[in-house]
Amino acid sequence: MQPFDPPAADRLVPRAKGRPRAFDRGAALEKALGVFWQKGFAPASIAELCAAMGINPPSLYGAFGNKAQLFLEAVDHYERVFWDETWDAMDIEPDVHLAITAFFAEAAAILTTPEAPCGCVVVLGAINVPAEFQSVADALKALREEGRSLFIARLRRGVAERQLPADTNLEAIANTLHTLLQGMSIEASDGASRAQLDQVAECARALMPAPQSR
Amino acid sequence: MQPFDPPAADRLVPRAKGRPRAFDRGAALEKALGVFWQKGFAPASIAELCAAMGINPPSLYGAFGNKAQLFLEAVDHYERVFWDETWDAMDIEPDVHLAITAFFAEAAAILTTPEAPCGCVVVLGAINVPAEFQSVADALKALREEGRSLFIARLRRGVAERQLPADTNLEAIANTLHTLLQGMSIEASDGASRAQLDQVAECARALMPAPQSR
DNA sequence: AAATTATTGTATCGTTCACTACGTAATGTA
DNA sequence: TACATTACGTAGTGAACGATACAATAATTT
Repeated sequence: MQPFDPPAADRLVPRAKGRPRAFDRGAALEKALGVFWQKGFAPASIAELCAAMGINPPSLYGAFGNKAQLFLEAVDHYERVFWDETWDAMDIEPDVHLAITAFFAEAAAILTTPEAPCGCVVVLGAINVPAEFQSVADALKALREEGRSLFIARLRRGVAERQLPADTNLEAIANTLHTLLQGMSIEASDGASRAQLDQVAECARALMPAPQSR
Repeated sequence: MQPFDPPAADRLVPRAKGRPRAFDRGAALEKALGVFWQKGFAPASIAELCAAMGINPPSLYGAFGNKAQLFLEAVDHYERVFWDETWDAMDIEPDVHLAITAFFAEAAAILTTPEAPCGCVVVLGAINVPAEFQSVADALKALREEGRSLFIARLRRGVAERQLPADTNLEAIANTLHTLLQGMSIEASDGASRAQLDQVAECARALMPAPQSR
């Protein structure tokens, strides 16, 4: 996990005009993430968010805009802290089989982290949102699409580097890996244990074609 | 799909006391299912349900109890109409590999049905429900658990009938198939095409161990 | 015919929702 | 010191939510 990195405006500008903010914006954002993570976007009320963040509604709206923007900023923070390193590692690992294996092992750990063992907020956070917040659902759908693209790119490289057969159906396998990853979030929110998701991660390896014979 | 089978009280009792119901209870239930299916439990408001069902709130509550009971009855109807046959076929097919293959092919079709190509209402319908409706989430979680059990039972039979290696890790593979199935619902609600889910279904076969050599 | 029972449509009920108006407090700037 | 600017806490806003009270209506039962 990466340390929290507040927006530049929070530390670079020595002093702002007007009354200074009385709460830690980054800490409040993390508290909000905790609420969104465990309850999802719609059931997380402004009142509950404010209670967790230790502030009142006007402070929330002043610092984060509105509920949708707060949610998206919390999700962005979540991705950077919990997933960026894992996705990067998949690209750094030279062997595609090891890369995918390691990714799913780490995913099982993230999805069942003691902090919030309830799946991925990108996958589950904006399911069943009211129509007025459709933009939130669209934004998270776009984030999920990025995950699929990363799988495709990594498998394509595996083929290019002769670690996968030339006739590998890239999209099909990438889609399946992506589908499995999203299913793991539902399992986690249903209370699946770390060991249970580890089993699934182990099985994910079977989706990869055997290394190309020389 | 099976034809709609109304509760016995609707057809066996020739006449009930009091003013007779002025609408078709089964047809109204199917309309409600359509709304719940596309929007999920929480975003489907009583007002919208009533509009789709062609009735007023008092009729809804008189016939179905409350929103939670209406939803659970609609889900039960959904399962019977869309999934019972598919699960049964998995048990009827003698070969476990063919059984799993056929199941996932049919699942891809159901999840992208033109009627509501938005995934499985058992998987997605009760995600992110407010705490006051926790019982609804619990009920659907139990239904999902049944799916996992059916996979386990089918694979266990496959081992007993010597179609799978004796050392097959039943639970791990069944969990993974179940996880993949649930991920397919998210893909479908994200707009995945039938062809895309067919690819995933095809890849699911790779999760099964090769038939035991004699 | 009178009584009983259940369903109907209208018009709400109280609660919770996301969000904000407003006056006050705390800073930098002139 | 006066002013501009921003954040604060209190106390609400209108709207939407799930669920109902009520009187009228239509059926069976006595």
